[in-house]
Amino acid sequence: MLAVLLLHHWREQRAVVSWLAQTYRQDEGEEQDKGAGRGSAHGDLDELKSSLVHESEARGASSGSDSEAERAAQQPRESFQKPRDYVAEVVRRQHDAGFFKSGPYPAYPFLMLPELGSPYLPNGALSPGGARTYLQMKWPLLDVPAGATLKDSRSPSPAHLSNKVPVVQHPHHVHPLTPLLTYSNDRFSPGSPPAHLSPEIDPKTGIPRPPHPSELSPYYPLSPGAVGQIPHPLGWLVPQQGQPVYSIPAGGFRHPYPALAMNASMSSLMSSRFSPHMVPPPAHGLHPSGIPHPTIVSPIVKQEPAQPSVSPGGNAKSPVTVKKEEEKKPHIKKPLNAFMLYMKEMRAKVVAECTLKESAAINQILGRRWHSLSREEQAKYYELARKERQLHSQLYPTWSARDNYGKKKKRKREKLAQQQTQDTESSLVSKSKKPCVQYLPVEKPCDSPASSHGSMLDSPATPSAALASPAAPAATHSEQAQPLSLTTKPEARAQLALHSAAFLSSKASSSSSSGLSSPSPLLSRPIPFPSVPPTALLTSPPSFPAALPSPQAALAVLQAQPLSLVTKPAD
DNA sequence: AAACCTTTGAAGCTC
DNA sequence: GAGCTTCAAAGGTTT
Repeated sequence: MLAVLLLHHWREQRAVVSWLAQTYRQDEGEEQDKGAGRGSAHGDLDELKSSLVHESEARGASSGSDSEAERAAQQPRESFQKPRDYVAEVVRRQHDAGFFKSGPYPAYPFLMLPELGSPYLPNGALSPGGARTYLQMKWPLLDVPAGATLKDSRSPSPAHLSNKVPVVQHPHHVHPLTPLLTYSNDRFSPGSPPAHLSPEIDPKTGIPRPPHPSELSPYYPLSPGAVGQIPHPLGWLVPQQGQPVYSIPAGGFRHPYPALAMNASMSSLMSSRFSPHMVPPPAHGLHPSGIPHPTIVSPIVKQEPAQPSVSPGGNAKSPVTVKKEEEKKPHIKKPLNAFMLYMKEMRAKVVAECTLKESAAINQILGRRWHSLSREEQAKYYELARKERQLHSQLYPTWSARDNYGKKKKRKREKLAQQQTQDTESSLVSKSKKPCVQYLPVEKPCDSPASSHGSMLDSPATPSAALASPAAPAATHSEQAQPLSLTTKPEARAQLALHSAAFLSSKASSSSSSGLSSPSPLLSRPIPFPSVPPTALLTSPPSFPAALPSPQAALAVLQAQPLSLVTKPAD
């Protein structure tokens, strides 16, 4: 009985082997003249064939042996020193076998197009300098000198540094066409990409094909229902979560602003990004790109297509009507300032470095790191912010920050009003509105200012040179007028500064031997950039605070100037 | 569910 | 013009 079963099984396997061999011969016959390149696959097939025969023949002797498939799976594993090598090889083989018709990142179909200058290396890693290449790519209309953006290789590229983020997925390090590509939350979807998103392989034939310009529009995997969040044009600053700077609800797509005078590059960007609300949507619907400006956030009230657009010079309307119309106006957010841009870029990195997740704490760290940045690094963000404002103003000429003023309901107002009344009654010491929550323990490891991107603290030689640089003039008038930048929350600042002073003190003592100590957060006092008109940034180097002679002197200054008393005396 | 917290900077508002 | 307030992002926390 057993022999009969074995014989039957053997015959079945022979049939399988025969079929495989036939298939193989056919395949071989078809592609015989195609030359090499399939050795691996053929070898695998040979191996399988022989192993099947071998197994069937030997089955009688070793019925309990592992399956050949398992052994075959184990064999290569042993030949790789690292599991990831094995995985990579498996992926490669699968790719060679045609299992993967496209790259793993469906929304980056162009990553495989070398002629487009992708900053990514063939293995998916970001090429050196890629992080900075973004600038010239991301601001085609803003005449960012490429050289200026390519210089700084020190700045981190947070997302790909984060262990949470796949290397090639950083929106920061985007392809020049990223504005046309990444307006989707699905861009990091690990799932199979839509066939039309694969520029390499024809979904029908499986034959590699060149990208076609006509296929550009669908690069945004923006199905109407899938488009909820649109990444900011500075998407590279959105390191890991793929979160947009400005959220855009579905249905928020409008046509670009036609009245805006713009050059070609502006037009191209506009077509993909911007959609001012002041202009009624055209009858034909969306621009081919269908991409609105990220700063537009439709109000909660749904957009009604049939609703007539707001006529600026319309008839007098009742306050209720005006209010309704105002509510229906898409919410155009403020352009991000330099620090906000910096935060967006660095947040993920800080989060990765620390266990902290509270934004308040993260922001404290980022605030310190911001001050520890070198002038050049800050200048980069100021410039970005300036361009962002410029672009914003061009796109929304009628928009004003006033439009968003008072839109946010805040309990804080009541609190503040209440506290102010209390403040008038209480002394300065008891003036503290609330116990300053020190989210950030002073000695926390991640508390130290920027560490990996050339921060002043970590590069002792840099700060002195930077501060003593001729390009660093003495403190400006505005700086002198606002020496400690204590504007709104003196207590918190004071506490933070005092912690910084302690930090500085320890730093100074520890580095006194070298005589060249790093500036601490204490030195991160108001950098007079804000006082420099945006236009001035174009022509004149940024003005930075004058260097303090030494940390000790800085500490002395700090001690001599009780922070909360300097610019914000008690009412 | 919405505001708060926390940061810096830009802009609006008030006096 | 000085000084104050609001908002921009973020996400856990608080109300």
